[in-house]
Amino acid sequence: MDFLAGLNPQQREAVQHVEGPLLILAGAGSGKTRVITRRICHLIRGHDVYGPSVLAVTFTNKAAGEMRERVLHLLGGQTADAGPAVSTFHSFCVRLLRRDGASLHELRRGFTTQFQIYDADDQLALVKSIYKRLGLDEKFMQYRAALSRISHAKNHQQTPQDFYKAAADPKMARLAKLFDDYENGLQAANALDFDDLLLWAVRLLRHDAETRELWNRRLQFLMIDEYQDTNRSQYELMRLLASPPHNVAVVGDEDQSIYGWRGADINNILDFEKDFPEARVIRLEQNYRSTRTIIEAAGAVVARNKARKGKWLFTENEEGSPVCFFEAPDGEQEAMFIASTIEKHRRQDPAARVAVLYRTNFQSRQIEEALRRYQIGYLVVGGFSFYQRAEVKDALAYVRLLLNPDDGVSLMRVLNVPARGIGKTTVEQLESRAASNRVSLWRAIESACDERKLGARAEASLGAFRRLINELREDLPSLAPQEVLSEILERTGYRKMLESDTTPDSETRLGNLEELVSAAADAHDRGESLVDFLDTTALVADADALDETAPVSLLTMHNAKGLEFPVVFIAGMEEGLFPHSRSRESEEQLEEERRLCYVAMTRAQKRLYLSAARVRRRYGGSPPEPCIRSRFLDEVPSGLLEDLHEKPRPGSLDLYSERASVRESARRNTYTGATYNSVDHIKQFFAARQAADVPVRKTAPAPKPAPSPAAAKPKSAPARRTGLSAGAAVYHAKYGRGTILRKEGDGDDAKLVISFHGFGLKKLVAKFAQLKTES
DNA sequence: CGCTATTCATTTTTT
DNA sequence: ATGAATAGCG
Repeated sequence: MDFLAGLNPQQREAVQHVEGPLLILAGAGSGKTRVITRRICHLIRGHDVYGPSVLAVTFTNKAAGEMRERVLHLLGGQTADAGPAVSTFHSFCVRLLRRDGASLHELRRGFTTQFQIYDADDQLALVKSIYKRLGLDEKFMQYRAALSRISHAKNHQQTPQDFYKAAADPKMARLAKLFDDYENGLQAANALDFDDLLLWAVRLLRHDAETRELWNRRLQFLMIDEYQDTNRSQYELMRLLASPPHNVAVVGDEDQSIYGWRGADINNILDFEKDFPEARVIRLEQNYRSTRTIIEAAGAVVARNKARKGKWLFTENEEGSPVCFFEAPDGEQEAMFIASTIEKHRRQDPAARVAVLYRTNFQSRQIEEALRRYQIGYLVVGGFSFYQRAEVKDALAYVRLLLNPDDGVSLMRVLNVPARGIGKTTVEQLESRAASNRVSLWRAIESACDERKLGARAEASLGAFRRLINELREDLPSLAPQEVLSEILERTGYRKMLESDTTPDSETRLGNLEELVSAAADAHDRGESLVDFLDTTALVADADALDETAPVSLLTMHNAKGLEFPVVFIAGMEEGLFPHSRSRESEEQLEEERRLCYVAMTRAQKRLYLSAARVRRRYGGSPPEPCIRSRFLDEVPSGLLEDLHEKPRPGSLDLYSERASVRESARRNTYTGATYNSVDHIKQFFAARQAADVPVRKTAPAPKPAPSPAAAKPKSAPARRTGLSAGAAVYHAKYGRGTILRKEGDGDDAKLVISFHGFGLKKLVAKFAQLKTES
């Protein structure tokens, strides 16, 4: 196999580079993924490099999985064992810490390699509990703001002590205390947050020479993708891993740096040549993705930025259609424009994938609504992931509690779920007991019970809870991950709680738990331990849920990084929304917004639509406010932009006037395709996960256990076609007679919106509702 | 204690 | 419009 076939001279040069530092400045769509995969193959085949001594770092798990597969495919037939290591920074660090992190207990009290990972939810819960203890509320500072201050500090190697010293006013002093308590809270629970994963990996490699040397021997070649979005910790990790002769290749594009707000330092890429004066620099400036019009339009926008190396992307692709701009009267009609135009494209070319990009997640609602009216199936990437659902997090919190009873956040989460009579007063007593004895909440429960310091009722419920957890803990070693979960769901009464719940979505939640159990079983089959499984659940990214085959995807511009679509819409081109109002204060932030605009525009291969609304309401019922069109629109050369509103060209489709008639019929229509949160969708999500990152394990894969009943996959019963469609009269055991108004979803998991006489509207899952049709 | 009804404030982007 | 925090009732 010739790994150089079909490459241009610059790409070829990059692929053939072997020793020493390499900086690849790769413009959008210039084939960098291709270059990375080919270079890995070239090293392995052409230079007899041992596969696992190559580490490639990507931005998402999904990208990692795809890259690994492509390499293995290109190498053809070679076993997966000899393939390169490909992962995200975060999963690499988790692996490193779990394998070799034991010595960190010398630096961090209570650290063991069984540490837990606190995700955003857990961090929030921790901060809330600290607020409560310190008698603070959100008027002091919003939880999220406090967390982002803490994260920023950690990314810049600042400690609570630095904060105390620098505190000029009482507010800063309190923030320092908050930060201090937050760090102590993590330490007490032996938990690491996302920032810590990187930070402590760096500390480990600094502190433990043996481990560092081990990894330096093991890793001969390092490649880092999206280098423009690395932060300080990631940079230091690179320095520690890339020992002389510095076989490190970084790939990036300063024009696509969009994560400055979370600590990414654009100087990492700008200064690479200073860090490694011997570095070879290769520019990939030919774009193979987009039409010339799109490239020129996007290039003109980003050219307004001052902080850049100045690279000019060119393409030999066809000129293509103009970039279209549509200004709708309001947000709803903007969404309807998008939906109707998508429909038009899908009629012309059903295979063309479409993406709708927006700045903020909340914008998806209106667009979803419009797509449903047009009966266009779609996929929302991001917003909420499967693993963030309350019931899934509850179940996982039990698991974590079993692994580590001192994990206060997990304990608080499940202490009274399902309700077992442990109320506010009891919890407060326990909290103050824990605080004054300087022990974890779990120890406080133990001592309070043993010393009989509680009322009879509280003592009974706490005692029962304590016994339950201890029993489950004893069983833990003998159970496979999926069995642990089923035991928890049974013995804590969690499943029962949902089964006796009559609200419509309790069925969905039960279904989600089934999926969770079967995901654990799949993980077990792949040889993963319970801890591996927890890691996976903590490290899945929104973007990992992306499905290439989805005809229409809705996602933020940030999540669109690295992706491409034939047809792209960018919604909400308004000042305050994009560029976002919070970014208007400084020139740097504005430039980052502009880069985001560049990223978004260059996702498009053939057609690019920009849209805005003349008025938009901030919240649900607030009055519509007038909008000013985004400055970025005016930065697109007018010759490349076609304004659909003002001059519907004779001969070209008049999108605006047709919209009104389609809209009328769309109003009556209901959505019947897949919804983003349907069971089908979650299955797809897991199917996609299979291909992604599989953590390295120390032990051999456990033998596949006899399938336990609880681990059996939910069987898909044949869809019932019993005339359950809009307009049908039905009978429900509890609510009596009703009429079906709408049907959402299809087959097994269809949801019905039914108007019951005397009960109003109810949303029920068809397969569980036990409806009888009335003739 | 647990549930429901109400008020209230809330929208950047995320590994 | 939606969700989270709180008050007030059973």
